[in-house]
Amino acid sequence: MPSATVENYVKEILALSMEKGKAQVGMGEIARGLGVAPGTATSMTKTLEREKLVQYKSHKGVTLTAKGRKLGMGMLRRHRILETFLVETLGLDWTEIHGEAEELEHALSEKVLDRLDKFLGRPEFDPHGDPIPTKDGKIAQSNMRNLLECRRQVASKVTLITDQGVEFLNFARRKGLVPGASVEVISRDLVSDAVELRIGKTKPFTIGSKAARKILVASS
Amino acid sequence: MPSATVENYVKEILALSMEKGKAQVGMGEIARGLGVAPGTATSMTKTLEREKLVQYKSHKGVTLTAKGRKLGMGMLRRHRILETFLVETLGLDWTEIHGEAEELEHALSEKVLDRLDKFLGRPEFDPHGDPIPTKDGKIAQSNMRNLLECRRQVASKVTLITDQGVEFLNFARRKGLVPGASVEVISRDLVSDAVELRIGKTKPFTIGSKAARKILVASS
DNA sequence: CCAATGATTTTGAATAGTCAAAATTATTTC
DNA sequence: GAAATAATTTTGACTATTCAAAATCATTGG
Repeated sequence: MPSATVENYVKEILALSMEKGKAQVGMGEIARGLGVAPGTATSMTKTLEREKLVQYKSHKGVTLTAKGRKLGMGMLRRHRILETFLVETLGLDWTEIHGEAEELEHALSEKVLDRLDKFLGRPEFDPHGDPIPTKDGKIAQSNMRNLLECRRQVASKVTLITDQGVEFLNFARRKGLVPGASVEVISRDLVSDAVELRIGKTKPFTIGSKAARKILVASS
Repeated sequence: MPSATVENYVKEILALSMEKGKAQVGMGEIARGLGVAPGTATSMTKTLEREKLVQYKSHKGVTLTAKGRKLGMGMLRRHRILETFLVETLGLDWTEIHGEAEELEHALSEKVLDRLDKFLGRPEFDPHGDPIPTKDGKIAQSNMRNLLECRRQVASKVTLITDQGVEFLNFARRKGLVPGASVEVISRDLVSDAVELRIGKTKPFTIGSKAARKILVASS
């Protein structure tokens, strides 16, 4: 069994490589991402290599092996299923679930994970709208971004509303945020928690980040 | 935050002291219970003392402080709520849940624990029939034992059937295992998984350990 | 092409938890 | 009450993970 630390390193490397679209990840990024000193990342990386989870090129960076990618995807799956459970079943707010899932994901057996998945009805997306990897480590490579992550000043097409509640769906329809609609993010301000939008050529309006996160748009 | 290791030691000390009915617990018992060398128990005990979780008398043993007892009860609560969840909600078998709960209990925040408790309808007993401590660390000091734990060759009164399913309750009624009945465990054989019983002065019969565990009797 | 800057690696040390085996202390038994 | 036995404590060592700071390597602007 890999230790929780090993799992976290692999998860971070996977996340960074997906984020960048490049397989190779540098020590600095890992260290920053995990909140650890650079030297620690280097030495831990060597441990990962010994366990054949990554391939390491000194002064270049690390790349996950097939085994590493599998472990990483497994962690992502655990994490997202847990987040879904925390929100859907226990009614926690999506702002507070990340840290909780972070702890629990290392303590969850394969069996309990599968039962949880079944109990939740084999969800495809977590509460943030991120796709949940399948058991064999494949991720539905949806090129969707939510309105907090997508490019600004460029029109995109609404593709998915992740909050299926009546209330939110009604709100979205009133605003014209329906699948197929053309939407452009004009500006985002994290302090005031506001996202300014325009549907097609209509008058701009503002919604909160909580709502913006639930609207996914296509982004090539 | 106490480490998972600290939590396990405190839990073990609490379990042993309750089991024996004596507050003070020896190093050997702890070491055996936790599957660790005796010297390890001694040194860890000193760590617990530094954190004011136990009071340690060299060559005598340890006693939990109020703080230690509170932590221990908290762990017992976590453990039993988790077991209840694993059985009631995810449908795992009670034979496989102990180890699972053992892992998860260290990763569960106070908040998630409370939500889980609420979701389960604030249960008072776990699937084994053990009482779940309240949030302030009080345990319903029921002097109940199940038929696997109670003294043999002595008549006791049936007080609780922990499996509330129709099927099991019908089975129990047919056998005369109803609250108030006088029952005596004649013999127990773990290999054949059999428990031989007699109700009052009637003819003895045999039931399996799974069933025996669901029947609680008063035991002073 | 070479000095400055930034990233990475090495080194030496710390902490938590563990073990085996030797030393010590308690408890029984006669 | 002394010898035998059992339990406990001490000692020295090991692993995993971490840090700070020094040393080294890589890149890039002039």
